[in-house]
Amino acid sequence: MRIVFIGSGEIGIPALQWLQREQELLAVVAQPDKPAGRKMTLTPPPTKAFALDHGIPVLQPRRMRDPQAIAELSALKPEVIVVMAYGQILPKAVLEIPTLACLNLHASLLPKYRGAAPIQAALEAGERETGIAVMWMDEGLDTGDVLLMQSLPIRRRETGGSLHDRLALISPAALEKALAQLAAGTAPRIPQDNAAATYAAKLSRESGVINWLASCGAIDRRVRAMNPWPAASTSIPASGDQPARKLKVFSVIQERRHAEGASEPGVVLRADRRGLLVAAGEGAVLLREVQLEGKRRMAAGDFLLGHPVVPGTKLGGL
RNA sequence: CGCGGGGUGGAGCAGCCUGGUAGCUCGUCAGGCUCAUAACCUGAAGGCCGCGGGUUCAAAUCCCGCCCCCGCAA
Repeated sequence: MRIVFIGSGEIGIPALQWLQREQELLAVVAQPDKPAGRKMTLTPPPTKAFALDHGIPVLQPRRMRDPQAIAELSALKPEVIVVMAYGQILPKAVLEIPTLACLNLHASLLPKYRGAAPIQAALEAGERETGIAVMWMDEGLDTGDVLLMQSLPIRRRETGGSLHDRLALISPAALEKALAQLAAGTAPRIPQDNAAATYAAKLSRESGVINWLASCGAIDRRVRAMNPWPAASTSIPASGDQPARKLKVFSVIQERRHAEGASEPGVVLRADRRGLLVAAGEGAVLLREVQLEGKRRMAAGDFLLGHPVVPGTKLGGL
């Protein structure tokens, strides 16, 4: 089929790769290059880099509403437009371009977790499974009718990164199935139950700040959801000539046994080679892998060798 | 010119400002102690102090250039 892929994020790469191999891929539409990295150099989105490597035409309109962008897209006469992690709302004029369908791949089991950060939201909520939804796009934010969904169990020690990667990998299969049904004329339109819908707002640094009043389970879920980005964080209070510093937390182990109220939440109960044991609102968590600002990521035991933290220190609250 | 921190035995750090014997915590190895241990004691090995140049009687330390890692920002 004649297909245009619209997407910017890394998560779309496997699906894009599959399209490039198995379909008539006409063009890739991606967000404009943006300054990124420490040098703030202009960096192309991953999908654009892929397209350039494979000689696929790339379109990078500033705004998808731009009449010229719409005209260029129309000229390609796609049968299907596939959208995944683009980062812009598509206007009605674009949705109407393809002759067969404008499909969106979304990384959640809709109607749950519509929006920008569905993977992390599902993890933090403690869901046991999530998946990829293929839907018929409409003008709303992830509100279109569902064509099919492919679920994926969430593993015990899953992180945002690992789940992101696994969802990316099952995307081609979901897309293949959807396109086959579309070609056969058997693709269903299953309306979403709007009453059951939830939204997953875009992540920011604050999303990762650890609330020590939460239970050890909730803290563990947040830490895993935010790993590797934006990463859960707390802070080491100032001591001596050292100012307070931010500490990213990449993995913790729940310690349910610690009696409630035994210590104020956020207080370090023990610090040894096993890591930092910190009191939570309920239970405690053992910080296993951390990163001090300016330093590299390391095992908490290693961190303590060079940055001793005395028990009783209260974390958080810069 | 976006802002900032850092590169020192295997790991994590101090020392640099105010040049002059390479330090701390841990690991490793050998021995000891203990019913036993991630415990304790004794001893040992292991470092072109990121790379290149400069200043100096003398550079981890001061000056210039480069490479790499990280935080902020995206």
